[in-house]
Amino acid sequence: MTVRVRFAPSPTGFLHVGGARTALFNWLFARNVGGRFILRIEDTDRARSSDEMTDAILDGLKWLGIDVDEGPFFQAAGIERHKADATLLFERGAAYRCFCTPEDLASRREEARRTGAGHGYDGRCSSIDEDASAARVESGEPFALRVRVPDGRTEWTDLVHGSMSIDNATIDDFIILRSDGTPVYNLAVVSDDFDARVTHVVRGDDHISNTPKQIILYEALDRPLPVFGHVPLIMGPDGKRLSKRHGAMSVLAYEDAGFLPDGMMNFLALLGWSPGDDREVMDRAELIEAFSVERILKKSAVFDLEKLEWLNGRHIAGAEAGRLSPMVRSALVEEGLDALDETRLRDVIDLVKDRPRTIPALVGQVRPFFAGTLDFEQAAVDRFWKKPEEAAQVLRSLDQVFGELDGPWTPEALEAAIRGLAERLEMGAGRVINPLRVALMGQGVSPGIFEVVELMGPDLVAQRLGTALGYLDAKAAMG
RNA sequence: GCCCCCAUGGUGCAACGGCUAGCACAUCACUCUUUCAAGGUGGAGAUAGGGGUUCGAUUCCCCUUGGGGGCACCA
Repeated sequence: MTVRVRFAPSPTGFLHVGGARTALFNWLFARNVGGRFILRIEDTDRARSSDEMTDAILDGLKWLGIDVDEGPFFQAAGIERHKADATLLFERGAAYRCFCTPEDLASRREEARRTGAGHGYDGRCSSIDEDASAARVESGEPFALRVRVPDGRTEWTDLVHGSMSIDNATIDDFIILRSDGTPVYNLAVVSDDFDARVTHVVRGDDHISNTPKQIILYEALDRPLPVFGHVPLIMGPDGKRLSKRHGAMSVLAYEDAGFLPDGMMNFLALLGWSPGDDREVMDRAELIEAFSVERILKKSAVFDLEKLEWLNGRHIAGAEAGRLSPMVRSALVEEGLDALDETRLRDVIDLVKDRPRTIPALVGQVRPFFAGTLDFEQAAVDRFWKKPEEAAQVLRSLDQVFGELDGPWTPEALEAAIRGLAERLEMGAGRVINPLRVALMGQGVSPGIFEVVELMGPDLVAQRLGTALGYLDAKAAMG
């Protein structure tokens, strides 16, 4: 039997980190075992659902590269089937009519809260006999349908938690059909999962308490149970629920912040799961290959942005320049740097991609190779151009040395020239190289300087030196 | 209040009931004297507490504590 899993978000919000991780685990599971990944949008709460949010969820999955085999299906489309199942439950005596009004229920709940009693439904309508019940329907009294929770215990073997058990006495008779005839979540889920022939229900820990209710429904409906698995939730750095400040925003916000989908996926996969060895940097093929539900942890994990950044940096460093170039290009185009030569762009990316952890940081390293003018980073200026006169002198000498270079600009030739100059000036190579780096890159970080000079080429280097000298002379004049 | 789940350094993960509790992020040193956001080396840092079971518990059981989730005519 092929594994069929589903991701079933409600379109009342975007795809946040937690949802994305749940989707990812389902997807990795399906891909690992050659199963099917189904997407179902749970839009039965019409008031809170919107098409925009549905699109946002779809976009989020697409960005991450989580492709859907079946769907998206919409829960609201199955409403007639849900009602039929509710009717079936009623006819079998597994559900009964409840004539309590929402207002009554709310005030009784409030009363219970005050007196410290249990919050649950007291089951008062469960004992209304059939004739009386029918008569009240006849008189036009509205009613909801409640499940008659049987005595005993409900138990299941959870894919991640192992054996789980709860006393049914602690479960209230819950509503499956509202008085307006619309189905409620737990019924709709059971009905849909059965209909879609879902074999494994893998969802967040926050659904643990729904599972026994759904199992009760499956059994009352006399339908085979899927396997349930509850994955731990993701917490914020404070150990509390993930807040907007951290990860409760759309995963697409991470795209905007310059993260790679592969980096994000890798990071999410490592939250509550590991391949069992010390591997951490993995591409999607490796994740799929290594994934197993058995290795999902039971404890919740904290979202660590710094680790995400590090991991993303590793993915940038490992990515082919051709995959990075569209992102870098569009960022540069936005700054007005048009018509960049693709081959050259890729050469630059390959040179600089080791260090940056995000796309903006990568762009910051690429920019100096294309920009007409450059801003000099204050921190770099303070550190390496501390004495403007000396820095200017060094740069002038460098300009001259470069001009006198005959033969091609190879890293070796450049190194010899630059180190030679340092020797003649009787200063350490760093005192020449660092001011040069600031002049060329505008910042204190770059790849090896000889490669930078080589790739920039004589024209741009001369131009940069000129700009830097102008800056330094002005700075010197100001004292 | 009731029910359920969880517990290895600050964080993410390892450790058939059996070496000195391992790796990574972060952090601190040092190093590469060409910068660091890259590389390398090293340091500090954890089995929540208490009881059992066992020759032996991070691992199995119980209690306590702590954290999380749930308890709607929301999903």
